[in-house]
Amino acid sequence: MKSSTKVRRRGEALRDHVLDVALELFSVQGYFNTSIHDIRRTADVSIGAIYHHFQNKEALAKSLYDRAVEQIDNAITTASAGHSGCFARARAIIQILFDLAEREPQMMQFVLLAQHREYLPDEPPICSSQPFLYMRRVVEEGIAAGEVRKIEPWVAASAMYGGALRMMNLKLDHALQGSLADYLEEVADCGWRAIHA
Amino acid sequence: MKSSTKVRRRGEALRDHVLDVALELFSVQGYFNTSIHDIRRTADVSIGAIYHHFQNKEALAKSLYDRAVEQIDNAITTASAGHSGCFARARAIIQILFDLAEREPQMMQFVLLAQHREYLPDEPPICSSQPFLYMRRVVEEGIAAGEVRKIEPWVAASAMYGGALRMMNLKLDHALQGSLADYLEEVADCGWRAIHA
DNA sequence: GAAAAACGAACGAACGTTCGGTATGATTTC
DNA sequence: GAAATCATACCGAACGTTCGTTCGTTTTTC
Repeated sequence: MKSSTKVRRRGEALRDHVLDVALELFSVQGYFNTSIHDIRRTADVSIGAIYHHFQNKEALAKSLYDRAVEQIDNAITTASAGHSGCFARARAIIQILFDLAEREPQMMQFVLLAQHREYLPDEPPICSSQPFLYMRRVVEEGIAAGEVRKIEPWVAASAMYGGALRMMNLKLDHALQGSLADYLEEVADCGWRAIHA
Repeated sequence: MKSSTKVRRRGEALRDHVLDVALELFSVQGYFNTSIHDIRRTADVSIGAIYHHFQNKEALAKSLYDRAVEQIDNAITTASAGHSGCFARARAIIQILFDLAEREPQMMQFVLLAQHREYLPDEPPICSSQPFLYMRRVVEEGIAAGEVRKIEPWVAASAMYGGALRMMNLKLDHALQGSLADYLEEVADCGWRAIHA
């Protein structure tokens, strides 16, 4: 009987626990299909504790979103820092994204697949968030360095990463069997063939 | 005073009008942010009329979804029918998709960006619907014909169309200025470079 | 013993849906 | 061809439920 051991969480630990539970529920059944009372029950905390840490439901989702975007951003910049050249850096980014999609599918589903505008009306679209800006900059620097053909930067970035993002969508939608890691080389290669000089 | 002319819709015309209004509202503010009462008010019909034509809110969304997927499917098969060879057919598909994204942004937003699983729980993911199956088959036939390199079909399809789908996302999220049509050649070319033999 | 954190019953608003009724137009009856 | 009949389409007040949130109280911490 594992549930008999009562974990008494307080302060920051309770707050983090609520965020974890919320991510779990949001990613499985969606924001609007998840009530505060659902979160309260699953997290085994009180309504009051939730509202002590978050102003309202939307603010809770915003905290979750910020935490996830920051995690992706850190992973991407760290991964690409150890490489030079457009291809090596882009490949490292795709690798870390594939890795995150398998290790933290709920977080990636929440960030990549959810339509945040429906419940975070003031949030800009995900494609203009830090991680995506950084990814595009890698390609733009490749163009400037002459490694990448002179094409419209938006087109180049979409071509370089579009296949990889699509594969992640397929994986997160369970349309794709097997591990994303198995496809990494082919996917990165395809992206590079599309844009290299 | 345009609203003084009362349009009296009945039967099929009323049903279609409700679907049009629902698409408008769903695509702008989302399924869960749109109430039946919102649709009633905007469409200027009665609650009873809506429930006469649709079993419930979910069935309404399902009708809308089916109508949209069928429209895309027709467009794609028609467009590619006039061409032979993997590249020409894939390019024609991308062209018609870009065209639809500009002519019917609400419909494309509803189909491509919305998370249907949240309100159509029994619906398979969009990536396994007819249009996407057809798109992948075009690439698979390209592999069989030796036009396309021998790579994993999922990877090949993602590489061929991933950039285009990404550009459509950017456009529908208003991150991209200008017309999609302007990018057609570069996008199709990038996709083809990624996979051609 | 004061401040911060957690608690949970209770509230009002909004939602999807129901259902008894009315309007409409085609079909049948005389 | 007028009246009666009938099925279908439409109407909208009302209902029960669920939701996000509030707030007075209790517990914990230092």
